[in-house]
Amino acid sequence: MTRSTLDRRAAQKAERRSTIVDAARDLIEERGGPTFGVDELAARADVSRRTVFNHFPSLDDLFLTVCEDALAVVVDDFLARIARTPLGDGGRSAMFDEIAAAMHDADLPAAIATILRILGGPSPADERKAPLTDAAFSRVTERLLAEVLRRHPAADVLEAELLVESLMGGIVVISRHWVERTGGRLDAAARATWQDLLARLIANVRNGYLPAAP
Amino acid sequence: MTRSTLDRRAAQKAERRSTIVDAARDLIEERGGPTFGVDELAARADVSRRTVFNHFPSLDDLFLTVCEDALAVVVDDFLARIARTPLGDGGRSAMFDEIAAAMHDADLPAAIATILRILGGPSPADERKAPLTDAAFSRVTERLLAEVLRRHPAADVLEAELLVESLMGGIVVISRHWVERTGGRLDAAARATWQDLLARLIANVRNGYLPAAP
DNA sequence: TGCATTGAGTGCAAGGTTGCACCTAGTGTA
DNA sequence: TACACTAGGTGCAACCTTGCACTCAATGCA
Repeated sequence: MTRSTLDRRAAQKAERRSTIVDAARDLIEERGGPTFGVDELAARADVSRRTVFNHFPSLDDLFLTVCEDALAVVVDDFLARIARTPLGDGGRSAMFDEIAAAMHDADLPAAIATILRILGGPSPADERKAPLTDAAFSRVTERLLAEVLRRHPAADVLEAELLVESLMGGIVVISRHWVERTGGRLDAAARATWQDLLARLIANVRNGYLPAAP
Repeated sequence: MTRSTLDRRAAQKAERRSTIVDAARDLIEERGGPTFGVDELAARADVSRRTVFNHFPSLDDLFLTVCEDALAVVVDDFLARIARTPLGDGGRSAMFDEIAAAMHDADLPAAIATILRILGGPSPADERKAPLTDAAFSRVTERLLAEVLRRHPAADVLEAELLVESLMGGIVVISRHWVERTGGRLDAAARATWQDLLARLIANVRNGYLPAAP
């Protein structure tokens, strides 16, 4: 009754893949950034150098995966916060309120700092890795949208997409500003800066998305 | 500086092999004997049924390997006892004495009981497995001979072989008798029976191998 | 006796991993 | 500028594992 039908190959391949990802994460933690080569990574993962490229078309893809894995815990927390709030009526205001509240509560600065650590600091020498940040946030956006639609099956899909895109796109924008200003620090001042930026974002989106308060 | 040159393939293959052996040992422990099929073993080892036969030409070979692994600890103890005794002059008497002493001290009944458990009890239904017992003892003989020759580089090789063969062959003989009489028990009475048989063996070999005492 | 069933063992093709040779772009240096 | 060197990435053949279909011998049963 083991997973005989479910192809043991798939499980083993996934295990190899996560072995590589784990090794990369560990090395990043130790070095404070992705400052290592394929050979070193392969040796750490006890895997052939060739196998690394069999699983990931490039190192950037691997780093992106590490990013997403590291972000996953924060995203899970973020979505859990939304899930814990009572269900609204599926209207614009209900969806907006629950997302905004979760954004206030979730430790997004920590998540962003994680990305920065992975991608090499607030002022990375090579800008090639900027798209990775976008890609990481893009996955978060997808998950958030899915959660919102799950919670509000009757909601207008287009409106939900616009809302989530606006908010998450804004998060990317204010993340960059926040990194510029604070360097990704996690002290009280930096967190205050984040709250300021977040407040401006939410106010902006509310103004454009929700009807003006009477 | 990892084992890059030493072919990672060999290491991985060895690991797979020991995974299978471990699974077999565990199953034997649980069932009290090798009362399981290839499919169950493969599932337990999380390995393809085909892979089992890629590593072992038959289940008997696998059982033999489990035997040897289980025996290894006792054999190590046995050889360690010999190694701890002071080096003699390399003559017949010196070699005989140190082996005989180790045989007295080592817990051979436990080793034999282990084999019995693995091979299915003192009165196995199928006699096909009898050769496995001989094979297991044969490996022990090889190791003992190597150890003796290592300790006595100047010894006559033929005489050392004859001595070890005689003693170990005798061990096989009295093991069978011991199992017949005691069923492989490990209580005081059974151990006394073992000591009786062993004394007769050693006396026999001494009479034939060493010159009569003056 | 005839027949179905079970379990050991094999042949084979498909797919994953590995080592090696190789290509290429970027970088340091004379 | 020319050259060497490093490091990411690819092509390829060899090897290992796996699932599947198959054979064969033993056992159980009508």
